[in-house]
Amino acid sequence: MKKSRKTKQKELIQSEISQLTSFFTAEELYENIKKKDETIGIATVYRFLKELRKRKELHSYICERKMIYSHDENNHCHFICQKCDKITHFSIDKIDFLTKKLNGDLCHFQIDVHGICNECLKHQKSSNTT
Amino acid sequence: MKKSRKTKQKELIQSEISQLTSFFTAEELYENIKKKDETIGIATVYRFLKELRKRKELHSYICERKMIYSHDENNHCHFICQKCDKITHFSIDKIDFLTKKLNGDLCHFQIDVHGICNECLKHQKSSNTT
DNA sequence: ATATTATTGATTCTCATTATCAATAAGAGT
DNA sequence: ACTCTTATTGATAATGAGAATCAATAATAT
Repeated sequence: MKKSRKTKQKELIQSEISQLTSFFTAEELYENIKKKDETIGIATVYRFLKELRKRKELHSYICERKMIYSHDENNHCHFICQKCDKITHFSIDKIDFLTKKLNGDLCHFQIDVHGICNECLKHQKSSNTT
Repeated sequence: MKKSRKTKQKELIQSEISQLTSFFTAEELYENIKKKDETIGIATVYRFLKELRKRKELHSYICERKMIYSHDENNHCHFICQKCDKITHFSIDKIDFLTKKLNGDLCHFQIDVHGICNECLKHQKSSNTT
């Protein structure tokens, strides 16, 4: 059991994470961190992110092949637009429809809805008037 | 617009796909195909799979970083065991809880439930009696 | 101040999938 | 049946997100 050491890199990453309020990817976090310290390696970020996950201080899940980190363990719902690839987060409250379907104990779940977002629907309509 | 040509590779892949009734990954399909033709390249399989997707003759979605192929465009629900990584498919019928949440037009959705499957729960219990 | 060892940053590796490319083969025209 | 054109193949390199490796560096206990 090796004891953890305080380093300026870890402190920087920690402070940048606490600044991020909702969801973020490792890449996004890294971009923010590099503005403060150009020399920090991405491996250090991934490493610390993994440590936080192990310590349950940060939660994560996979969406569209990318790991997404969040402060809370809530369930995650996404609307992924097939036109513009924009991902919008939303949450649902009732999960009774789910629990009775399962042959196991639920820990958390994730719903990914694919479709066309209102933004793209608008553009579609306006381009149809030609 | 280049015209498609019939090849024995495509015919083999097509016939193996039609043999698979539910969900499958490219790797699983490739394993089946190699039993019939040892020389076929995996690139050919991926290529044809992509073509079928483009022609909407096969549907696909991403689960746990892997592309999963299916014959129908139905919505896909998975129970992913955090212990044994086994994925079980199930389906839900009512989606009213979803539609009213969306700011866009729904095409299809996917629900991934993470938890401990009954199999692993059983083992957990039996190992607790020591 | 020094020894120990956790941590770093650069780099390599992994895994699933896609892109590249020279060699092959399908199908059209003769 | 025999060319000719070009779609297709299989091998291999490239990709992207993340993990593993490893020598150099820096925290901490002594």
